[in-house]
Amino acid sequence: LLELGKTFDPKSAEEHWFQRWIDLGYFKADPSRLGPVFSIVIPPPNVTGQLHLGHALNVTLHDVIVRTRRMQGYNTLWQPGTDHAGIATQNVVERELAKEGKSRHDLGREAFVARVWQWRETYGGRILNQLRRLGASCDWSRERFTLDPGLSRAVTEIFVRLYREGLIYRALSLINWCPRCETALSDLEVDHKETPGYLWYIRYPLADGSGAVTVATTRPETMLGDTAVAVHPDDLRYKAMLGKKIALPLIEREIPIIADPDVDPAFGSGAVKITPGHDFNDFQMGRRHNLPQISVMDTHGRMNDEAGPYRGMTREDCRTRVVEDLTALGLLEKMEPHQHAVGVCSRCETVVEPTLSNQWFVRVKPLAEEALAAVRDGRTTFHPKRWENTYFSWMENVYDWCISRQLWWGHRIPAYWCERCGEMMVAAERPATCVKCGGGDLRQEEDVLDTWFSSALWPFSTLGWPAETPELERYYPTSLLITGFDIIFFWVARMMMMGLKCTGQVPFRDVYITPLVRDQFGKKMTKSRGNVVDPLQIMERYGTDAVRFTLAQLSVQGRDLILSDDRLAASRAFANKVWNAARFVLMNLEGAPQPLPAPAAAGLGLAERWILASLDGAIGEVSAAIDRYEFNLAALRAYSFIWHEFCDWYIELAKEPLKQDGERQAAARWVLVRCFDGLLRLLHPFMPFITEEIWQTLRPYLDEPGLAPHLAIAKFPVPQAQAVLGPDEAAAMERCIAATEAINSLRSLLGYHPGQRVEARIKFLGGDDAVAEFHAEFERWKPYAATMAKTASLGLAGPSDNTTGGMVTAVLGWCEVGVMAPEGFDFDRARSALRKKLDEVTAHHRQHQARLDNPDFVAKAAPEMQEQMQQRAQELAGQQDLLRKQLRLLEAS
RNA sequence: GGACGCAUAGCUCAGCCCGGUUAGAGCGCUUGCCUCACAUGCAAGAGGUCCCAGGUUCAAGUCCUGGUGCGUCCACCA
Repeated sequence: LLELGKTFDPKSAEEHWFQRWIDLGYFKADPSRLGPVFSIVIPPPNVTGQLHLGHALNVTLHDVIVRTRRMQGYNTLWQPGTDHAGIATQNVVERELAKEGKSRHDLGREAFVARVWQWRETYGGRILNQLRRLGASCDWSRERFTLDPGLSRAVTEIFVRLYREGLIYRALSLINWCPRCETALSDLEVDHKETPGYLWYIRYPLADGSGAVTVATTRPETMLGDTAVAVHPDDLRYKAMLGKKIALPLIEREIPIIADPDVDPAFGSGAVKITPGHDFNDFQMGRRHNLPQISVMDTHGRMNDEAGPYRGMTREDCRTRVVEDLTALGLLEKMEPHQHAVGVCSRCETVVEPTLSNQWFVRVKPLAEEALAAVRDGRTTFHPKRWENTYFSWMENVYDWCISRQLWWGHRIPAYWCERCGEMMVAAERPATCVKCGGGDLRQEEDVLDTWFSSALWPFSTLGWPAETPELERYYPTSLLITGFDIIFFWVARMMMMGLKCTGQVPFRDVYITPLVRDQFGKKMTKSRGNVVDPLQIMERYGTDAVRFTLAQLSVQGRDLILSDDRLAASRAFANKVWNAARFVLMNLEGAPQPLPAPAAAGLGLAERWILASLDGAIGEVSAAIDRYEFNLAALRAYSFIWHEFCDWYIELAKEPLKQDGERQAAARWVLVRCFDGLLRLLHPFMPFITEEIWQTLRPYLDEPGLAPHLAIAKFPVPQAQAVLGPDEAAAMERCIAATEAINSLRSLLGYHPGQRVEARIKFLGGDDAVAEFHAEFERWKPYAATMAKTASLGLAGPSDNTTGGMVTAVLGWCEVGVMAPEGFDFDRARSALRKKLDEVTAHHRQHQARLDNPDFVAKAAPEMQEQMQQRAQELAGQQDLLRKQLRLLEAS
């Protein structure tokens, strides 16, 4: 006989069961298996990643749905893996090298990349191990990495395809440049930070000496790259100057004054300096007017030869010097404090420099159209739905995506140049010779691709695309994507575009956007705030099951998630409750046959049928909630069934029959096991470890054809088709519970010790015709109420009996409940309780009556509603009368 | 500058889509209990102008409009 210890030991259970599940191959996906499919890909964490609460939440929700679907018999695939995370990983290894006093340039490209691979071999699995500790039931045999040969082939393939279709191109353009990372960035990798600065007003003299124009700028140092000054065409102040030249101070160059309607005459001086080489607006305007583009900085953000005397200075130093020099020349008119948003590198916070550079781009618009349509027509649906607006607004306004990065760690762009004739070739395989001149000396593009380029292919590249694998055939499109809103643009949108482009199908049918995890003060968890909670630590403290349950329980759609110790402790207490209920059940199975024979339906008492019906209700509601991705409701419903229905009521009611021998005992045992089995299966997706541990001890008693050896692959429960509990019986149990609660409330009011037995009486208030029926019903639940309310005697009062002889009473809608007062009881307490109740009832009665007296209500409200109100008002009036009567009696005594 | 979200008990949140029982839960608090599964527990109790102002309706925590407060995202106006 298996036994359960006094307390649950999460740690050993977690290690033990996870290993068993893996060893037995339960999480392995088999594309050849028939049946409905559920597939999902993990958002690949960065190889450099450390488990944080966002991951923990994400993985928990994945696992809840994956385990549910697996148990429901779906052919289930949860695809795991990691992302090579270009900049992040390269930075980590570069920092490591820096400690040795070296840079990546000391090693050279090949050796550096080898070093990063080495780092990845050593540390890259860490994050996945952490996910495993959470119980993630991925098919770990299918782990993928975005730089794996297979996935790299997919990257090359799609790159070449898009290039040939003209959707990828190479061009000299203004891009976001991080001078610290020394690479181009996409728009998305630039954060905008509100920064206090100045607006400098600089006087630009006209070349013919006939005056000057004052321009306002936040970046005086870029004047060295100015190629025009622009004013609004209708601005009378400047009309006469149009076409004239300006002698650009500090750097001897003449630039034109041009007119452009984009200039806002009301801002600054109404004249704006145009620097196409260092400003996105100016770049656009420069193109319209065919202005030259001058780059005045190098890749480190230092001034270059074009900056003349300022060559070699940093951007910041140059700004200071330029302002000083202008002041000295008397050309600085004034400076005003000015708040503006400065673009910074999302990786290192360095101020981004818009820079002219040769880069590779994806033409996004044509791809976006299909991706927009797919969500509009419902091929893919977001949950909650409102995130679709976010998706739409971004998709509708996309610019071309800069995909080249000047890094070493990543997918090297498959473009080759002929060293002899300069011809460029884009091809999946390195060409042997130049297609144009036949030269054999080819040089591959140095740049690598944006990490998100390969991430965009994840849902199908992991399944073997472009090969037509059984996996791709079976599991694509995937069923669901679970991720945070912060990467809707980075990842979700791009997967949609690439998925549709490459496969003609959406990559996933549903997208569930998780809430954002915050600390107990409601603040976003960030490293800089220092409020990051380490999930591994709380898993140590509360147990993984409790952490998972808490996260699921707090996953409300469309809201942030605030994790608090209180909630975690409550979940741990819940795990403990389940554990102890299991101990109770097992303890009472001693000597029972294995498996337990099912009792005859007639052998089941009211309580047995009631709890079985409740279980079915809970099963239905939990399943439905999971189907709707309402994880919080699913968790809460399971919780309330287990604690408040099964433990609070059925376990207590089972104690008596369990003490008997024979049929009643056998029936109670069977019901206990059946319910427990059902609730463990229901709870397993949320709390896999404790449920498996308990289920193993229960398993020998189960009688099910083809019973699974482990809960992880057991069948998810479904409600029984035939109702086991009639509506009259359900109502009977409701009355039993209500009467019990009323008696307990009176016990407490009367100051009885919890263990003390009391005299109690119930007086039915229904009509005379219903009395006999009620008496029959009462006989059925009387023992339950007697047990739960610890009565010495529980009787019925006749219609004319006065319940109040020495008793204190409470009034329910359908009955009066009386409990004998102990000797020397101070009736003042009872009187004030009665008065309070009377006040409440009176207030409500008045509300109802007012409504009934309203002629509009009578004229317009639905007849059923009126009848309902009528009834309720009558009931309340009746209660009022009784309460008044009792109050009088009490006052008399 | 646009857009979105949230506001219900001391705290953290359900309920609102689809208007109608005396608005719920967990934690915390108060009172009494180590009652033979569980003190990580049991029983009882206190605690709520459902942010404000209008509107729609016979009826509003629930629907609409405006406001306030908090939070978030997007944005190449110097």
